[in-house]
Parts: sequence; C-alpha cells; structure tokens
Amino acid sequence: MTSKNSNIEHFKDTLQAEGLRLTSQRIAILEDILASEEHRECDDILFSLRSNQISVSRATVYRTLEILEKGGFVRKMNIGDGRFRYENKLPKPHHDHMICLECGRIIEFVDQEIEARQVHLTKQHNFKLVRHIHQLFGICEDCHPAAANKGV
Amino acid sequence: MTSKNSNIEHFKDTLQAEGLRLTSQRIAILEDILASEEHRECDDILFSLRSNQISVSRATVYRTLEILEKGGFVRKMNIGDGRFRYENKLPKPHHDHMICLECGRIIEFVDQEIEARQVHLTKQHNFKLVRHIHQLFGICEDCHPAAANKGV
DNA sequence: TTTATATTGAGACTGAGTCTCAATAAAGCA
DNA sequence: TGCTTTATTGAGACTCAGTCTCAATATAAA
Repeated sequence: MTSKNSNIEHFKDTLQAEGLRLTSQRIAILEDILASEEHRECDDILFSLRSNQISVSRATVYRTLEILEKGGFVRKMNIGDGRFRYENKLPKPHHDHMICLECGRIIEFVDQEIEARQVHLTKQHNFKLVRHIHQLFGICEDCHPAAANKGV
Repeated sequence: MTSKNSNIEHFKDTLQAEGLRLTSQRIAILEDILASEEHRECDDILFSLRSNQISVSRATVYRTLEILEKGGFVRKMNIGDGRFRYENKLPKPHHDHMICLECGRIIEFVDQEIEARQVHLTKQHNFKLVRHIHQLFGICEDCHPAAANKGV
C-alpha cells in the first residue's frame, strides 16, 4: 500500500514536471499496471479495467501508456506479432525475454556475460549502445512435457 | 551468374516440392532480392522491381516473400517500427543486428559467446530454443562524428 | 492443344494504433 | 467557493502495413 501510494506520488510528480494533469483515468491505468506482473497488450489492460467497472477509452489507455513509458513506469515491448505489450517496470532490474511459440508464455532472464559482450561488440564498431532487444523464441517446458520429464 | 542460376534452380525445386508453379513474377522477385544486400521492406522491393520496368502487385510480393522465407531464401525481420524487412539470406551465416536510431543503418554482427550463453540459459529453463532476435539499438559512428574522432 | 488448377492483380478488408474535435474536468486564482 | 483557462477525455474517423477475395490469366501436365 505504501509503495503503491509512493508510486502514485511519483507519477504525480512526473505529471507535474511536464505540466500534465492527474486524472482518475491515469491513476486507474497506472494502478492496473502496477497490480500486474504480466506482459499485456493495450486491450488486456482495457478489459482488466472494465472488469473492475472502470470505463476508460482505448485512446486514453494508449495515451497514458505513452506517458508511463516515458516516465519509466512501464516497458513497451514488441515480440514481432504486430502488437505492443506493456509490462510494469517499476521494481524491476533490466531483463530480456524467452517467448514460448506455443503458449505465449514469457520468461524473463538476464545474463551479465551477454550484457558485457554487447558493450564490447558495439565498442568495436564505434557504435553508441542505447538499448537492446534480446528475445529467445522456442518451446517452454510446459509445452514439451516429454522433454521436461527427462529432467534438467 | 552460375550461382544466380543455381539459386533459381534451387527455387524451382522448392516450388515443385510444394506443388507451386514457377512464374515470371516469382523469379523477378527472387532475383531482385538476390541482387541486394540491404534489409528492405516490401515497398522497397516493389519500387526496385518497378524501376526495372517489372510490374508486380504488392500482394504478389508479399505472397512470394512468404514462400521465400519458408524456403530459407530470405530472412524476415522486425526492428519494432511496425514494418517487416527482408534480407537476402542465401550465402549468409547467422547474424544479428545493430540498428542506428538516427540513420537506420544496419550493421550485422555475430558473437559465439553470446550464442553459447543463449543455449546455456535456455537449457537452464528447460526451454527448447528455436530462434532468437538480438538487436542493439544506438547511434552509429557516422551519426556521432565527434565520438568517432576519438578513435576506437 | 486442351484441361485442371495455381497464380495474379486490383481493390476491399482487417486490426493495431493515432488523430480530431466537441464536451468535460483539473488547477490556479480571485 | 466559484470562475477561468486549458489539459484531457471519449467516440469515432482515419492511417497504414499487411491480408484476403475473386474474376481473369497463366502454368504444367496430359
């Protein structure tokens, strides 16, 4: 609760710094995102709000998501299927994703060696690294039970 | 020339194996792709064909690109800007991409350590790795000349 | 040739996301 | 508190890449 409130406070500050207003829609959207650990697309968020009797327009969700992304509250990601997903970014360190091609499940991972190699490689090309996308597509253990039984 | 013809032969075989027909449009599209080392979107290919007085419909380009992708002639990639790009894949080993946020330039790279870590990480999660996307976004040396002058 | 059927082109359609604009609601001020 | 200014909202029009439809055409095999 305290942390939730501090997030709302932080959001309020972010808005104020940009001359934006704190509206009930924006708070509702932020709270919905903070309450989820999933990687959801706009409509998932919209339907989640509606299931809580909160009616917001799709345009407002997109608009708020943009503000939240710029403010570092949300991470916008693209897994190549033509839709963007958004994940709660607040308490999380950087990570990349494994994506199951069968069930869509997303597993987060980080690897310091890979991170270091990226820096090394970009330096070699005199390329200023700003951000990266690293996605491993495959089949998760729930979707290939035979292999799962062979043990890790 | 010989290699180009062998590619067309290979394409012919691929089509035959699937019960598909060899049409002038399909050959023209494949030849255009083989002649380019760029990462182009559909319309780039379409305009390139037109500049050679070859008129093909956009739908046919998309349809052929799909066949070429399945046949391993072409790699379809998504750099997150809402459009797909296609690159000639034929003589090339696997590689990933650095993408300049300013000029759109694409630099190819491979790193065996990263490849190995990916395998290692997916094994840890009992995840069957099928393919991956690794994109490093940043500013290429042509777009930050000051930094370039400081040397590599 | 003829025939069966895959392919093509033109344009309608789809779907995610953006834009427009009148109505509404924050926020600062009297 | 009420007033005023102006940011925000919602609804739906719009955009744009990509897909689908279907009649006309072209390929491949007989």
